[in-house]
Parts: sequence; C-alpha cells; structure tokens
Amino acid sequence: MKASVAAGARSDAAIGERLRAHGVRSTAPRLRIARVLLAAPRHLDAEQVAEALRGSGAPISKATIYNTLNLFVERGLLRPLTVGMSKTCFDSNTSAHFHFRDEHTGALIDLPAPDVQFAHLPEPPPGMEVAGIDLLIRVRRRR
Amino acid sequence: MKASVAAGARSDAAIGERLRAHGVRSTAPRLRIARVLLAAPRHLDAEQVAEALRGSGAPISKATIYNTLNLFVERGLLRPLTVGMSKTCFDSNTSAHFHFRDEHTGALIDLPAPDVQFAHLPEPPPGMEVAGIDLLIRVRRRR
DNA sequence: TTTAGTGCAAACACTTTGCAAGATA
DNA sequence: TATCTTGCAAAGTGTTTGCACTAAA
Repeated sequence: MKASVAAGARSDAAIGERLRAHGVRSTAPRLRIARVLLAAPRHLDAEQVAEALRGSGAPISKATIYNTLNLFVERGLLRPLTVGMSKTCFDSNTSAHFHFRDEHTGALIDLPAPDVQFAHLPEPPPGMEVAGIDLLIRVRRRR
Repeated sequence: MKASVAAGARSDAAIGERLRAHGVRSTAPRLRIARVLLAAPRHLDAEQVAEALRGSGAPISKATIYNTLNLFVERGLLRPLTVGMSKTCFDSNTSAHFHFRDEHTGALIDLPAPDVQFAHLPEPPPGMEVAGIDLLIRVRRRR
C-alpha cells in the first residue's frame, strides 16, 4: 500500500538527503518518522508520531521514536514546544514563528513572525541579551 | 523558632484573610504554603515549595502540596506557568505580566505587561477570540 | 456531626536509559 | 570489523488519586 505522497510533501530521496545534510544517518525508521513529521509543517507529540506510524506499516518502538525526535531537535530539524501542555510537541517549522493555541482542543496554529510587531520590547536585565522570544496566543471559541 | 516575616511579606492574619476571601479555608498547612508563595511575587515549582517547607518546620506531604497549589490556582491566588519548562511553576503574581527567563539557570523574572507593546497582533482564526497571551523572552549572559 | 483536609502509598503519564541483538559503513 | 541503531523492559520524573484518619465549621 504505497500511498502517494501528500501535496507539498517531499520525496523519500529528498527527505533522506535532508537528514544527511543535517548529519543524520538515513535509516528506515528515521525516514518513516521524517515522512510523518518533516514532509509538511506539523506539531505532533511522540504519541501522535507513534500512532501515525502504527497506521502505516510496522510500529516503531517508543525508545526509537524519542531517540529520533531528540536527535532531530539536536540537529535543527525540529523544534520542541513545551507550551502549556504536559507533553512535548515537535514542530517541523523551524523558522521564526509563534503560535495560536485553542484552549479547548489544544490544537496549535502557526503564526508567522511578521504577523506580530512589537512597538516596544523591554531591555533585558543588565549583562544579558535576548536569545529568543516565545509567544503563544491562547484562543477560544467566541461565545 | 518563630522567624520574623521578611520585608514586604504579609502577616499570617492577613494571609489567612486573603485565603478566605478567595473561598479557601485557612488551615495550618495552607497557611504555611501561602507564606512561602503568596507573601511576595515568586515563581516556585512544587518541589521548591516542599523544600522551603522542609526548611521551616515539619514537611508537608506531596499530596497536600499539589492539592493546595492546584486549589490556589483554581481560586485565582496563583497562576500556573508551563511555557518552555518540564514542570509547572506557580506564579504568585496573578496580574497581567510576562517573563524573562535565563536560559542557563532557568530563573524567571517578571516583566510588567506595559513594558511590552504590540504594534500589530494578528486576528485570531475565524470564530475565535483571544483568551490570553503568554510571552516569554529567553535571555542569556552576553558574551 | 457533618463536611472538608491531610498524608501515605499506589497509580499514572511522559520520557530516558541500560543493554543485547541487529544493521550499517 | 568497528560503529551506530533499534527495541525491549526497567528506571526516572512530575503529578494525581484512593482511602483511612484527622480537623474544622
């Protein structure tokens, strides 16, 4: 059951290349995980990745999934999000951006960085510099 | 060993009143937890609260600490912070504000809301309204 | 004297780790 | 062959819960 790749998704070859470009050896399990997460901008936690894999071929062990996700983060292929949730979400959009989060469902929506403009940001404490900004806009269904 | 209360801290009586004002019955363990966390603006996780209590009289059980912290959150005495951290931090500053966080030490510093001004904020997705904004400025020692 | 709070230990959810077997360069 | 990867199960965190006991209104 070789499903055709979704629109916007990259070919296996291209994904494999991308892994190697980030110093990650391209093995079968890593390719399958990358296909789930890296082919398009997504926010998935480890369990959701595991489930996606269960749904398409042999499952991959928890250990390998966590090892792989952490490796991808270390190599700049993913960004971890620990935003008001008990588990870590892995974001395949590694460019600068923020998020909306639906308070009810927990769903995350990307928010391009240029859509937020600051009129004033405070000076960091003395001797410190800004390393990054995490911004989360919590939203709920309008009553 | 009745230590005198630190500058800025409230008296036990005042803290007890504050608890009752929020519909929380003022018991001995709750008063001790409130003294640690509510007497001044602080960001502490459950373990840090437990340790502070161990250092001043009989320890209080994990269960009671979590029950109490969650109750305080529910009653608006504390705000939980979960952005970018593996454990929940309890913030005794419940007014609108943001945070700096030292990437190295994990320390949080309050950032009054008026110190951040937005020139542009995006519209929430259709049918949704903004419930709140979490902003964390990650800082590091300047090289 | 009824309702609420406490603490212990067990359960839970998420994540990491040790190690033996298997795959890869 | 030397090294890296995988997967299982066990261990580690952080947090919640069931339940008997105690305290408060």
